[in-house]
Amino acid sequence: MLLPKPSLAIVDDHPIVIEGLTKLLMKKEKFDLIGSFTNGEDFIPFLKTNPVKIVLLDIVLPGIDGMDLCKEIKNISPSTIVLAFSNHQERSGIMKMLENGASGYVLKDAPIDELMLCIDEALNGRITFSRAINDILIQAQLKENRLTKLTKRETEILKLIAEGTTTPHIAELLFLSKFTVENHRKNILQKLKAKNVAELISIANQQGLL
Amino acid sequence: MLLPKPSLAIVDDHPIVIEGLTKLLMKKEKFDLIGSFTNGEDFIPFLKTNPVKIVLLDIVLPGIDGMDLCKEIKNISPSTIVLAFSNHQERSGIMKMLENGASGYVLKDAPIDELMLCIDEALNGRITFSRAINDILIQAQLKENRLTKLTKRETEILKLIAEGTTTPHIAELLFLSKFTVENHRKNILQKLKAKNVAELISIANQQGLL
DNA sequence: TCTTATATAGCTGTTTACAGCTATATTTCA
DNA sequence: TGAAATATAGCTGTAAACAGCTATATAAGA
Repeated sequence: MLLPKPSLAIVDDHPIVIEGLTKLLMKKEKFDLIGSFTNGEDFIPFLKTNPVKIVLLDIVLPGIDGMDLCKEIKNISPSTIVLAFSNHQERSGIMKMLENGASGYVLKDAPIDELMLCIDEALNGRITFSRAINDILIQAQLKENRLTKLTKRETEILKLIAEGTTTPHIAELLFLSKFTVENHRKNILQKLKAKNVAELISIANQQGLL
Repeated sequence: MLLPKPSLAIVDDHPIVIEGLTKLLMKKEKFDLIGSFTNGEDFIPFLKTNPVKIVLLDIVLPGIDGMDLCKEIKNISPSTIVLAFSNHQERSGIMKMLENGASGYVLKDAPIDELMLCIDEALNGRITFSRAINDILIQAQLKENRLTKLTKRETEILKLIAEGTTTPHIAELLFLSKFTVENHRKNILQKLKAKNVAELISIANQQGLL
C-alpha cells in the first residue's frame, strides 16, 4: 500500500474491548494500530514521543478520566483526533468530551461499520456520532430549547405561579423578599415572551414546562 | 315452554323494520310478539287494553314522536319497559328518551345479539345501550364535564384571557362594558375553582378547554 | 308558563401584577 | 482568573385583578 495508514491508539480500561477492537481493526487493515492502553497515565508519555493520528478513548478510566484526558491530548497534540468510545449515554459526558475537543462519540455497542464510518468522518475533520448518540443529542437539544430557558429558581417559581400562588405568598414560602420573587417573575415573563401570567401559563403549558 | 314468554310490541314507522324484527324475534322464540304499530296513536289504545311487557320504540314517528310517546307509555303502564330502537345518534334524543323513562337505547344497525342482550338487561331492570350509543354517551359526558361548565361567552372570554388579553381590552374587542367582562371573569374563576388567572389557565389546560 | 341560567351593566375597595429602574453577592464557566 | 449568568434585594408608579355586592333584560329549559 502506497499511502501510509493512519496511526491509531486505543485507551480503554477493559482489556476485552482492546482485544476485540484490535482484531476488528486488523481485519480492516485501514489503520496502523500503534498502541493500546488501559489508562491515561500510560498513554500521555507515549503520545509525547509518538505521532498518533487518532485515538479511540473511553470515558471511564482508572485515574484521570476520559474527559480530562481528552483535553490533555488536545493540548499535547492538537492534530490528534480523539473519538470517544464508551457505553455512557449521558448528555453531560458527551458534551464534556466535545467541549474538550473530541471529534465524535461512538457507543461501544454500535455496529463495526458505524464505528469505521465515524472514524473516517473524524479523520476528515467532521464531528460524528453513532446513531444512538445522535438521537440523545437531538432530544437533549429539544429539551434545552424548552427547559434550559429557565433557571431552577425560575422553574420553581413558575410552578408555584401556575398553582395560583401569589407573589407575596411565594416570597413567604421560599423565604425570599417579595422584590426578589417579583424580579424572577419579570424574568420569566420576558424569557417566555408573555404579556402577563395568563399568557405565561398558556405558553408554559404549550412548551411542557409544567 | 312452561314460562310465559314476555309480551313484546314494536312501534316503528318503517314496515320493513317491523317485518325484519318480527322474523328475527320469531326465530329466537323468546318473546310473544303481540303487536306492531307504525305510529303512537294506534299503539296507545292497544296498550290500554293489552298488557305489554316490553316495547321497541322508534324515535321518529308520524304524529306523536317516540320521546313523547315513551312518556305517555310510562304514564299509562309504568311496568311496561320501553327500549328505544332508532338510528338517531344525537345525545339530545337519547337523553330525552331516558328522561322519559326508557330503559335503554339500541341502534337499528346493532347486531341482533346486541339487541337481544339489551332486551334481556332491560327486562332485568337495568338500563342498557348498544355499544355505539355507549360510546356517544361517554364522550358526551366527558365533554359535559369539561366544556359545558362554561357558557359560549365564558369560553370566548377564557380563550382571550389565555392569550394574555386584559379585561379592558377584551371589553373593547367584544364591545362590552369592562364590568361585564369582569363579571364573566369572576364566574369563570368560580366555575373552575381557580384562585386567580394563573391557576385558571392551568386548570383550563388540564381540562382541555383551550 | 314560569323558573332558571345567561348576558349584560354598575359601584367600591383592596390586593396583586407589571414596567422601569438600580444594585450586589454568589455561581458558573470559558 | 475574569466575564457572564444567576439569585438576591430594593424603590416607584400605574394598571389590572379580584372580592363583594346589586340589578335587569333576555334566553332557555322544565
